[in-house]
Amino acid sequence: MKLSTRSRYGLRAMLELALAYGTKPMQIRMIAEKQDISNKYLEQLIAIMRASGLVRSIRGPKGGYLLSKPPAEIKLSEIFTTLEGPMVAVDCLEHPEYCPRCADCVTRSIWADIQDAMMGVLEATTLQDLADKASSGADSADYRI
Amino acid sequence: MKLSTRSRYGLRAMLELALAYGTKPMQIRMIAEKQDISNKYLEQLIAIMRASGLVRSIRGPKGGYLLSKPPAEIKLSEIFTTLEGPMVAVDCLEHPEYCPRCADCVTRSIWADIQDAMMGVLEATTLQDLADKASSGADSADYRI
DNA sequence: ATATAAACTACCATTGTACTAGGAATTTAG
DNA sequence: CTAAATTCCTAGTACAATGGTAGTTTATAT
Repeated sequence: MKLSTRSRYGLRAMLELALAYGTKPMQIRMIAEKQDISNKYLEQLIAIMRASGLVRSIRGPKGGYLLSKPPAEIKLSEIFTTLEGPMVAVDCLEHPEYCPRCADCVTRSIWADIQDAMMGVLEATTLQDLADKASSGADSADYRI
Repeated sequence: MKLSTRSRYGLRAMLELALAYGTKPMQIRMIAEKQDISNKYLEQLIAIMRASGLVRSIRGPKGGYLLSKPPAEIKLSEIFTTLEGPMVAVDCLEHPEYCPRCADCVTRSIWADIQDAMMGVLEATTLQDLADKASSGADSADYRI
């Protein structure tokens, strides 16, 4: 099981915006360069996050993107579910009617446990937490994967 | 993010074998019928688990499949990683050399946390645990998803 | 022998991933 | 007013994974 580039690139881009928060808008090109991500591809990922309201944009020269709220108010779970889709391991977690025996299905409860475990981590961490860690260690906002 | 049918079908098949453990071999057709899974597709999934040593097979009439060890000794993590591949959220968790800044990469540590959270659940549960739960509740080894 | 069942091999349609390409719309600076 | 910078939008594309189907071969209990 692998995370797609969507969440990986997306989180890195958001962290970049978090580090620039309160200064000036940051352009796609700048983010893509710093993070070594395809310009055009990142454009699409950010569009998804703009649609969900996580970031806002300013057009024209000197434009770019900004977090739409302070990093401390953005939980990683928001970013993750925006990019990766609703984090449901199996459909019957959301739609119990799909399966006549959901109530006492033992495999279902395992998938639910897994999902809760993952979301627990993502709910407990904000962009601010990441930004703090990143700026404490050298210039470590700089990674490849 | 979704689990593939591989782990879902696979776990259900293994649970079926766990419930039959100690009696007689169970045929693919029987499992597929009980669980409403495509016969031929399940054949492939079980082949993977046979290759990994989780089940053994007996050919010919009255043949079928058996768990190769008692259900209490089979952790869900074994089944999961067999079917879903090594559960690494991102490559640099396994290959730190991919990224020059792994040591202080803050996003990497998040993926590591998520992975640990998931594996925690899967490591803590055995097929026996599931079988116990399943046989306590009516005939609830019977689900669709 | 024969029927049963696994084992193996090959194919296929659909979807998702990770991009690339090109241009249109908007805004700022000069 | 114009030119440049930037976002916004739509489309296409190569590749791999997913979720199967189909047919043949091999082993074995009776």
